[in-house]
Amino acid sequence: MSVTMKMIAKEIGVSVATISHVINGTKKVSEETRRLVLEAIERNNYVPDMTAKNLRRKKTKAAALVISSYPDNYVTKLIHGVGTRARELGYSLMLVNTSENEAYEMEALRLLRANMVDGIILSPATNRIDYLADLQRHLPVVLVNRYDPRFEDIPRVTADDFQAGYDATTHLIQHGHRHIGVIYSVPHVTTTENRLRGYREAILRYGLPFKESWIVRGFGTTEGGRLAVKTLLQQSPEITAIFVLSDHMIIGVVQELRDQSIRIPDDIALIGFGDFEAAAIIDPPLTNVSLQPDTIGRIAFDILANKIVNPEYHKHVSLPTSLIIRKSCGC
Amino acid sequence: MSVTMKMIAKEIGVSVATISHVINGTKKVSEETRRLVLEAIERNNYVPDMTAKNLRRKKTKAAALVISSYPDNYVTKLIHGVGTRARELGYSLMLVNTSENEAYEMEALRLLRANMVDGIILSPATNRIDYLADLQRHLPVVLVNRYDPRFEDIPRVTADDFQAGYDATTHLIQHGHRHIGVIYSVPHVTTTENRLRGYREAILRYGLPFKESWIVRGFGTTEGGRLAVKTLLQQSPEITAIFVLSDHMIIGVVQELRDQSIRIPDDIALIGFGDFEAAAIIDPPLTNVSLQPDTIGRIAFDILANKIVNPEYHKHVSLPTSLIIRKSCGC
DNA sequence: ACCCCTCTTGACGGCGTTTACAAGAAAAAT
DNA sequence: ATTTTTCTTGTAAACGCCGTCAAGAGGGGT
Repeated sequence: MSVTMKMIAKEIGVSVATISHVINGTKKVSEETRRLVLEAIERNNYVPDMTAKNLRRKKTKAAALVISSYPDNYVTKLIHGVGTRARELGYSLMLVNTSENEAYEMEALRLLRANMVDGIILSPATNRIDYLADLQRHLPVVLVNRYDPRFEDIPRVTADDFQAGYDATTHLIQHGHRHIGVIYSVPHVTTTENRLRGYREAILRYGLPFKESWIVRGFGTTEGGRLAVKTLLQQSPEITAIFVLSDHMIIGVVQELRDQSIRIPDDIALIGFGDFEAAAIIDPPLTNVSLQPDTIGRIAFDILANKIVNPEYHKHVSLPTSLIIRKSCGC
Repeated sequence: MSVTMKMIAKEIGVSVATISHVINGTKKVSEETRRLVLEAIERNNYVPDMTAKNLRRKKTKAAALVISSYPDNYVTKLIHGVGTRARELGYSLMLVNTSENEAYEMEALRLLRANMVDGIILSPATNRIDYLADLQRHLPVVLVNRYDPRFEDIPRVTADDFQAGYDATTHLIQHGHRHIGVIYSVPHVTTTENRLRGYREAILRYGLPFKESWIVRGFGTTEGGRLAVKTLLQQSPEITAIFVLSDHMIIGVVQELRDQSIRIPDDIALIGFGDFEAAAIIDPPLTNVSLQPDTIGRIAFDILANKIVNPEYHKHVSLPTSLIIRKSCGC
């Protein structure tokens, strides 16, 4: 079928070793044989078999990006950042989406452990990532966004979720809101938890009241956003502002408020989370927390690449977030 | 480092062949040795080396998705569709983004040819995909969206771009528009060309005038959208409706029109292209053509999977599009 | 003793990479 | 001029790990 090194070797009467050396520049080869080899390669359209190469080298020059959440704007840009940096550094990228499903995640990681890739960038489905300790012994891992606080020695790149939650809440408080609701989607992950911590901290700092029922969980889709805000307003009509932690949900939230003729921001102020070009032209333009997912992706891959070369390499990066103030928060 | 089959074999005193048979179920193994083997595998946390397996089997159970465009909503959903179906069928997915860069694309495909994957789903950077004929002889290829009309024997899955362009334009015409502009971003690809053909066909059908200057190319970003619409309105102020072929651009178009205090749809009607949840809550809600990228992805992978098993397999799929009428087109 | 099953095995193959070594030429030393 | 040393260039063979196949071993039945 496909042409192999051996065939090239036979054709021009040199050994396979020589060909390998020409290709990889691992040894000096005379200009003449070199030319001979290159011509034969060109003529036969020869491409060295990656699989064989990988087997021998024990390297694949590939990395995996394992993502759990449904691809919203955030994830898309993360993928783009990782992918771009991977290509720049000569790596291929394997993409695994586990749909917030732990079983899939385990399966995927098990597969990846089998020398399929040189390293993994992981955004886990849950906080309790016990298997990480083991996995990490076999393969460099870098976490993005979500992590397990018990494993401090696994590199990670995150947005400063605590600060983001704190800033957004503070902003609302400073504009007179006293009863601020939160809608989130994925429980038991550090992203959500840290943002909520920031939210609570801000409330505490300003000595404001707080009720558990102001925090509502919903399914992370447009429809989930609708339902969540409906629930929230029913059980806590005192709410005057809502902080929505998910990209997709905020669309549903806006739709539902509009359907109920609740004005934004006059009746309910809104702050969203995530990166989202369209936010600027929504009615009203959406105030939201920007997270730089592209940059997170790039940095994560850089760290991974370093760790592949030097397993001792270790680094935590927490990127600043910024509150992009538009109209939906009423200021 | 990592534990191999040989080590397991030695540990429990069976041959590697037996272990292989247990793992792959290729031959009957007595219940007792079977248990013995499985226990040893479990105990040692053994995972068969994929690379070696791939080399031997001449299969990788992986496919590549090579995309050229910047990840907008459309691409994101396409990736999701392909990825989901891939996992369902037991394949890993390699993602390559070539950023509309032909050189990257060539390089990536060359790499992929080296037995890295069993097949490729490709959305090429350009129409002129001469190398495809050759590539296809080595590896199953399925095209999505974009294709080369000269190669009818390469399977492809596309949206019915012609019909989409025709429908959108017709809709505008039926609502009284006589001077309809188009903003597109990527030239020389069938998607753009077919949509434009549909646009022209509709104009022709209704016996309307047509000027080349109504069709404007812009860079496929938000900023590109701004510039394009500015140019378009300057050189052709008679325009009363615009049909925007790119996801990202339409955001810029809306922004620019708003900045210039041009009302949508009263002064300029707008129809967008692509899938885009936020469209519903933009001011005004955006009428747009929906393309089902998720479905395109799934089908493309199905076809690829079939073609991997049976290289003769061949199929073209053209999916219907639908015009989702909201407010921006003025009806 | 022979045949027939069932289970297990040893050895080979797949395709590059790498290492240790050989052969020949050139340079240096005698 | 001859021997020794040093390079240069090229090679054969081992290696990585698993899958497969033909053949062997062991057990039971007749």
